[in-house]
Amino acid sequence: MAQPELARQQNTQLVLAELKAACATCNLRELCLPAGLSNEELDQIEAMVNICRKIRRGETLYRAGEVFDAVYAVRSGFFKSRVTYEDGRDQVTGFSMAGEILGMDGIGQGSHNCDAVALEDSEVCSIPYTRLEELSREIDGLQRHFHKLMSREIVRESGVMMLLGVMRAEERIAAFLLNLSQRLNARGYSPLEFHLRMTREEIGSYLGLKLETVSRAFSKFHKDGLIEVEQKFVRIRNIEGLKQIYAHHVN
Amino acid sequence: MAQPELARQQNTQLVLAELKAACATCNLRELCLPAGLSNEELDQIEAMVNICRKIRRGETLYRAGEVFDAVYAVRSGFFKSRVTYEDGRDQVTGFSMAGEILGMDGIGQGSHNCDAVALEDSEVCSIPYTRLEELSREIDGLQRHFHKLMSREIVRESGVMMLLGVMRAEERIAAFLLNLSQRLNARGYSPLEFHLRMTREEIGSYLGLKLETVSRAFSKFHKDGLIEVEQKFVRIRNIEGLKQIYAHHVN
DNA sequence: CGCCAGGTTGACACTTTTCAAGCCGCGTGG
DNA sequence: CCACGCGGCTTGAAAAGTGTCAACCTGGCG
Repeated sequence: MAQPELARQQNTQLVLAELKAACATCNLRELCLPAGLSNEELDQIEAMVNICRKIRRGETLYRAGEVFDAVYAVRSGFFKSRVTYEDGRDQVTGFSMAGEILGMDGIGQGSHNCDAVALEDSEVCSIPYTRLEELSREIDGLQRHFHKLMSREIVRESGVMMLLGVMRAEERIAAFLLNLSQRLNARGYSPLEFHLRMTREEIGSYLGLKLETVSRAFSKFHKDGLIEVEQKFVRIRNIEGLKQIYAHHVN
Repeated sequence: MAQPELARQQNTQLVLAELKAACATCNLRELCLPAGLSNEELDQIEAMVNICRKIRRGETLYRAGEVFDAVYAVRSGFFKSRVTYEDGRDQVTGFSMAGEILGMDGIGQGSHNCDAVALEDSEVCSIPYTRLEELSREIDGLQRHFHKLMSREIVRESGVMMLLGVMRAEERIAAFLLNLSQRLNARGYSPLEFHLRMTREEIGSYLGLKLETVSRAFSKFHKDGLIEVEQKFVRIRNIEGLKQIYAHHVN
């Protein structure tokens, strides 16, 4: 037992060394970090971001109940956040792509509130929370930036409440597709053609719908010439049409 | 004219003086502030919390789109937060009672994301955000406490997503009543008898239901001996029964 | 090659909404 | 002081939307 464990530790250290000093050249920097940092501040931040963990598809970054000690910046890949309910029912509460921050739900109670599951092989930067607190006191742009990220998460969730509370099935799905499209676009990918990383069931869970309803809506949108769908591949053919559905399309 | 005006000013100063230095003796202190502050730190915080605004029933504390410059601690009264959608549909995204913090949605984009409307005559402590940022750097417990409050708001909202996404009407309403009951209890009020500050329509909006559905659920609960309802007055007669409904009561 | 997860589609059931009617309590104005 | 109006609430019946169940298809992988 002792030998492999030692080997694993050494290997971990190696990985650590390789992945230092990434922030300065990271093309997601503008999403994670405030603008206008000095070189010195950037050095401090890079020293804080101390691990780049790889998470395989299907594995969890953290689970509900685990001790919270870090937030994570998604470097590559795709995650879902999932809350499980006492009686076994669960719900997907969000999807996270590169440049987004995961784990802020854990600060309040010191343990995570949800599972973060990789939907494809992914990499994350780990940011120990106590270091983040300290550094926030020294670099004032960092404090404000972190507050903004948390606040945006609050706003994002109230947008989802809107989805779930007032929209009907097709509106929810149009809104979902448009949101994905817009986020991909912001990252330099095509806003009109993309692969869904999640199953129909996961989309449904997120939107408060059953997978059959999701499937039917996709079929309907296809019939109406709004999109093409082939398995997980989606092409948006009429984005204005989608927007009309999203904006309370009354038949 | 001069006389009463002068008197009013003096009176105002008196009120301000009275309302300064309130945190130290505020019985909601443990909700707003971290534990273990020194007297000096408390003085600094009291200097930051600079106004106690009164908001009449029906008036707004802030509106969506207004410039964000402060967060608010509810000192007394009751608020709803409401997001209005482009096409006019709106949704209640939360209810806030004494000791809770409002306005953190505004940090991310520098303007408020929702309206905060008083459901009864209320008082709030106003906490200018830039001062809060500065002080967070000096008093480390304060920074962490503020992060916790924001994080809890994130967790609260994902709880609401659960309500909206996976529960059926009666479960949602049982959960709503139990949540109110628990929060009132934490503030020293009876957990079994209380007045609803909001209408059926507002409850419905919050829970993604129509007011008729809310009304029917109340009637059903009454018929089953779980609660008594008379207009806005609610008495819980069988809290375990409510919890069973909430926890996926199948039939 | 066959299995299996994931997806699609149809028929039917159930929940919730919609529409409508009427009640109650409260504040206002005659 | 009473009549009135009105917002808020309750209840019923019918309609609409979504879920449930079941059959079948497809593509990827062992």
